[in-house]
Amino acid sequence: MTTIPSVPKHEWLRATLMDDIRGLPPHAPLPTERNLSDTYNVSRDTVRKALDWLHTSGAIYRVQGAGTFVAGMTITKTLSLSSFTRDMIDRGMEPSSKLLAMDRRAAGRVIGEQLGVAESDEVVRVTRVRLANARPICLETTHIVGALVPGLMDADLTESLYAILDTRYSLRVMRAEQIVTAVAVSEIEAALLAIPTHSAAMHVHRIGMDERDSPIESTTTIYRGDMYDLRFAVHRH
Amino acid sequence: MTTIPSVPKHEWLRATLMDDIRGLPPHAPLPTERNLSDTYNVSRDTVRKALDWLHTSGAIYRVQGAGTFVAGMTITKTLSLSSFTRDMIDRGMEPSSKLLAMDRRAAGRVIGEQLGVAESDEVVRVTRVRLANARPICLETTHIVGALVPGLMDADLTESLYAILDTRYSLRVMRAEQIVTAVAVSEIEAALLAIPTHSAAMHVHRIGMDERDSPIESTTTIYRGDMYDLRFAVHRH
DNA sequence: AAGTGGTCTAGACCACAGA
DNA sequence: CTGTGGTCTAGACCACTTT
Repeated sequence: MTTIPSVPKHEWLRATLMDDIRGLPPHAPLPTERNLSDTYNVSRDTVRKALDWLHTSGAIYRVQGAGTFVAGMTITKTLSLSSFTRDMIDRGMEPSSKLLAMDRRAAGRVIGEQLGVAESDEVVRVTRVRLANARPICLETTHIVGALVPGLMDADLTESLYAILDTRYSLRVMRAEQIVTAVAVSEIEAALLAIPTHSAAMHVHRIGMDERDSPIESTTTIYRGDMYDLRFAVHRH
Repeated sequence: MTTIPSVPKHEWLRATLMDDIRGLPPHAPLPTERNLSDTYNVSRDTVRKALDWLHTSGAIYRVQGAGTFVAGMTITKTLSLSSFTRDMIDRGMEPSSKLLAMDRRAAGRVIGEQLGVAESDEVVRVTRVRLANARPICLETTHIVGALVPGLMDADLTESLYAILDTRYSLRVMRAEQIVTAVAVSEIEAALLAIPTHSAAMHVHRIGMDERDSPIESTTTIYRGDMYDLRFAVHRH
């Protein structure tokens, strides 16, 4: 049993169990909590932390007095924070991007409020078409607080913006608030996404914040209704 | 300090803290974990359970070595399992329903598979227009395993179906899988929702299961794009 | 009766932030 | 350096399901 350093035990255990679960049929019983505790030489509380996560993700269900079982899962994801790049890889597709426009400009009232800066403060605006397996999936416009990202204009925006923010500026989006609505696409949007005008699309607005709750970016994404869906498991309590 | 019986301490503490938080400005510091532990006479682990939940909900953020703070929250909800009735009340609107149709029929292949019954098994189908403040918000078609709900045909379907399932049949939906897409409404849907044909709408398909992972209901809901949105906070890990 | 998950405790050590 | 949140432990009792 090789344990990877600097990773909390419950996270490692969670990943280990997730692998096991993939090889089991639905409703198969997992070892008991006390059993897992012995097997992996961790406390039962640590086992519970790992199982709690798997439960919230919808991968397992628990019955008091009976045991823990593999969920009859078709969806095993909770909605979590991931970039377009990561999202597409998870869906088994190859992501790419086409940069449409990029400039520095005054934030304006709306964006300024969202990002917690003055109207006149500078923001970087990046507009990209994002593709999966070379087919356009969505249109994405991101505003980033200018003071946080000096020199961003020179970066290669065909790769993951989140990756650039992390490696070049040590900015990591740890939390985000999202609002999802259904909209009909405009002529311009339709042309860029190669779909008919007024087609249905999913409009996602996200404000991404760092670990101290400071806004980093505000992004508006228009997803093709016929190419994208949102899947997740929810729970009572 | 009155403690309500039969409720786990961490749930009670969570609710108590949530009330406190509502009265505080963003970024205000919360008492330390050890402090809360003393104040409420619970272990630090119990305090952490409560704070963990508030953190996942997006109501607070934590900085190691510094403290716990009120989030600059505009959205403090995680996506959770709630009925239309509950959802609308949370949004400050008055929910109501109009029953369009209700019948018993063979499940068929698709619904049968979703509900884990044979094609020929009976399901109850309920179609309703759901309103908020007397304005139509969505069109909802629910299929329920017939064997689980004898006599449901006599029930008053203008009230919450989830409530009826719970009180009359002891069926509680504890987990659900959802798939959200954007669609253009058909002529019939448009008429029922009082919007133009081909308007954009949010299509939500949900399969609700009990605590043992047995499917109870399969529901398809068409939400007006101009009257409904999905709001939630997401986190890294 | 035996075994399971659900809750709770008191204490320990660590990594990190701030004065 | 002190205090904070992050992790982990060993043990206890409860509510519940199954035999």
